[in-house]
Amino acid sequence: MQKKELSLLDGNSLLYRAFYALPTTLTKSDGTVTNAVFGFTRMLFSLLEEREPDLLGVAFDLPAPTFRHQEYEEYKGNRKETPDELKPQFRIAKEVLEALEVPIFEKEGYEADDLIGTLAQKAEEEGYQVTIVTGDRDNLQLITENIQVMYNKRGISDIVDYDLEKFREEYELEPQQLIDKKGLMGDKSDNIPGVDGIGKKTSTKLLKEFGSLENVLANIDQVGGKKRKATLREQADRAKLSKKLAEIKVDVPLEVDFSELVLSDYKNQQVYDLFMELEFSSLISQIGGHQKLEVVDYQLIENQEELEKLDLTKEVAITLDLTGPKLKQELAGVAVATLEQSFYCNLATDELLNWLEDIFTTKEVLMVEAKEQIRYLLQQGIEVKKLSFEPLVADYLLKPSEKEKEFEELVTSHLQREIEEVTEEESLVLQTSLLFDLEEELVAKLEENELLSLFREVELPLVSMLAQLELTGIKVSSEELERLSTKLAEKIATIEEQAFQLAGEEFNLNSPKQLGVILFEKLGLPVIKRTKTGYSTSASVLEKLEGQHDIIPLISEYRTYTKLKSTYVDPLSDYINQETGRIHTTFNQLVTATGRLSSAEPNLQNIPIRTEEGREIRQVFVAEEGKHLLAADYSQVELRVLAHISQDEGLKEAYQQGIDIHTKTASEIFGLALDEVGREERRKAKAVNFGIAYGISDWGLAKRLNIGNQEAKEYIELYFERYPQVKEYIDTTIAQAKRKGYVKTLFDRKRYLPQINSKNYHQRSFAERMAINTPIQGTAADIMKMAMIDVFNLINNGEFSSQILLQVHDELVLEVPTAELEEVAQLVRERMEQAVELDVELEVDLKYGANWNQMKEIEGGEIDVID
DNA sequence: CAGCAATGCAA
DNA sequence: TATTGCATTGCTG
Repeated sequence: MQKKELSLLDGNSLLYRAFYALPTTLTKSDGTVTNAVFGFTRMLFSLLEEREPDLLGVAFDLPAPTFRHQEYEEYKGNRKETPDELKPQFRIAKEVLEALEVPIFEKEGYEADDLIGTLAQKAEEEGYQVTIVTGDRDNLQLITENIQVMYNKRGISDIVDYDLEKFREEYELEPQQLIDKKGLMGDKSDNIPGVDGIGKKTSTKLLKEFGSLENVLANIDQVGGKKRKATLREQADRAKLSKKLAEIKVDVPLEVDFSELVLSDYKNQQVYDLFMELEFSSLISQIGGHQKLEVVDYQLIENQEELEKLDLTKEVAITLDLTGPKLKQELAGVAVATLEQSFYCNLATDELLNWLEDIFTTKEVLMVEAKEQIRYLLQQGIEVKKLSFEPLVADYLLKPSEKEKEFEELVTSHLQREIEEVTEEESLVLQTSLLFDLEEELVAKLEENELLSLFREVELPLVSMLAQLELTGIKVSSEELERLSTKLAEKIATIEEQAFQLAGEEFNLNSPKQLGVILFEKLGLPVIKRTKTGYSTSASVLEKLEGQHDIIPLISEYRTYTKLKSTYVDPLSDYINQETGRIHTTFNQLVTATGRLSSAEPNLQNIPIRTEEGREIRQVFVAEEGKHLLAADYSQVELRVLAHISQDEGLKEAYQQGIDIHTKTASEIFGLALDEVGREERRKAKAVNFGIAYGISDWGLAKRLNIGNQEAKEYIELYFERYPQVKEYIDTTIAQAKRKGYVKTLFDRKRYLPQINSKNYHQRSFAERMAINTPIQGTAADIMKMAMIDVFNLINNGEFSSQILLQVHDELVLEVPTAELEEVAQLVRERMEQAVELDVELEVDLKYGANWNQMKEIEGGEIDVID
């Protein structure tokens, strides 16, 4: 018969590991840090899944001094105190173990190690196979044929399994000799002294020769080296003491009945409740929700007659069973649900589409992952008249900082239920029918949080719009891409050659590590800044080294061109859809914490513009024959939003009088008349204006402007003097955030900031900056979303053939038939400027052109003369 | 091959 | 030790 397996965990060392492996931002909503408990529990669960032990126990240290401290006062004397954020987590971890019904071992005067050693040896005698799980290498001394150690090297998943063979291979010793080794070499982390001058290598050598510490000491004569002989004689007692300290006890007086360590069914209600309280939702799905869902009864519809006979309520939930990659999906079937009944229709695509067209024009529809499905429908020529609910979007509004969730997680967290593992068809039907329950629950929560109108009037309509944007895509000239790629390749090759020449050797210019060696070691340039892993070679560092060596400008140029080629030019070709000749990015509505959209695969929101070389990339984005690209961007929305929400007189006045805001700020800070403000003052003022919206610090501003801290500090102080209501806004917003735990945009979008009351300065400051920035950035995002909806409706209702292609935070890019350019341009401006009414006017600049690079201004817009 | 660090592009 | 993102290359385990 196979031996039963016992797993013994060292609770202390594992909690420490988990604490340092996971960010302390992992908290409950009330700010209680739970990172270590979470990591520990996850380690425990993966152990249970992978090893499936029959028995389980966890050992902890107790704060009381142990026999080791009595023997040697300095034992562990160099240990830092347990971090404040970790301390309370021991209690919580024990609560988790209690809920899981896992036995806990603690004994005054002994460390967790000793308990584990004793238990392991007893268990071995009784015929068990033992696995010790720990973050402490000392335990390796316990290894035998039947006892192995899973050593958590770092993080929470970097685990090395040591059995006898592996240990011998690595240490070239027997496990018990590890104690002798510690006796000789000591252990810094536990403040065990060992013998001076003996380290890893020597200790192994000596033990291989003499077998044990005692034998080494008994044969000091035979030890090589005069000095070493002397030290060993002198420090023999110290060595013996060190060995004693390092030896894990295996004779702790413990009464154990191993049968009591049998693992219970830990997937119980108590555990579920505790995990809910700790907000461990991902772990909840691992143990299964507390209420298993019955598989829904549903009717299978296999012919068109049955389908058409269906009598559905006004609100239906629908899930299209789509397979295949984006824009090439196929429809395998449709799951349909009303409050009372559910169906799965498995028919030919054409028949399904016919029916869907009718449904989507006459019903209000609940959908999950709606954007993907709507995009498919639009591709088939079907419009969605009313999307009435989408749970992922609702959940995002409630908790925008959390990572995007799966449908199953919503069911667990909002309905406290779990989806049974069933066939794909069944789960699709179940999912569809659950949309009604989720709607009830989530709409109530949105209502409570005053988020319902943002949900219904902004986010839901946006879903269909984004589907349309993605489907439309933007035309890209592959010839132009090709040309750019060749041009860049040539430049790069030349630069590379010159750089190698100057360096006197070939190396990988892309490797900051190799580059660092060349610059700072070989060429002896001064080190400006260091990173965690070595020298920094960032653009700002290179800028400071400019002039010191001819290779520096070459490296900067190399960086610029390879960046452009490898990030923008070359990858773009792969994204061109062969059928449409266009690039169809994915707009994500559920990513950012502030309410902005994001774009990926490819990211079309970070195409270069600031430098001429980069800007050329925009040339590849073109309008179709007979059309133009129209770019409409808000002029300084965020600062205008700041003017509105802070109600600052000076700021508002500037906008009301149409004064360039950076010039105005410059005149205030530098005490100049408006017409005396020069280029440099305006540049600095611009940085200050931006900085304010990001929750400025003097240090940050100094770095950005390459000026002294004192100077930066003065600018900030002067700014607040001249715009006092802005200062007031910042103070009251932070105070409010501390009181309520969240901040809101002008349109009630919410963001929780659990770290705002943290005792950790860095975390707290970071949360404070978020508190300042989120209402500004978020309100701007709200405005743009509303504007998009207005522009979209305008185009649809006005029977224009123009299309929105992209949104770049404060800019919309449209493709407009030349015939309607004038009219659409003016209407877009109007809609965007009137999207919301603020105390300062919104201003939109318009440009048009055959491509996204060379564009001409359309009258009226403010011309930014200087920058 | 996954995940992290360094770097850099946009608003 | 300025906000929000996405993506690249190098490098490590």
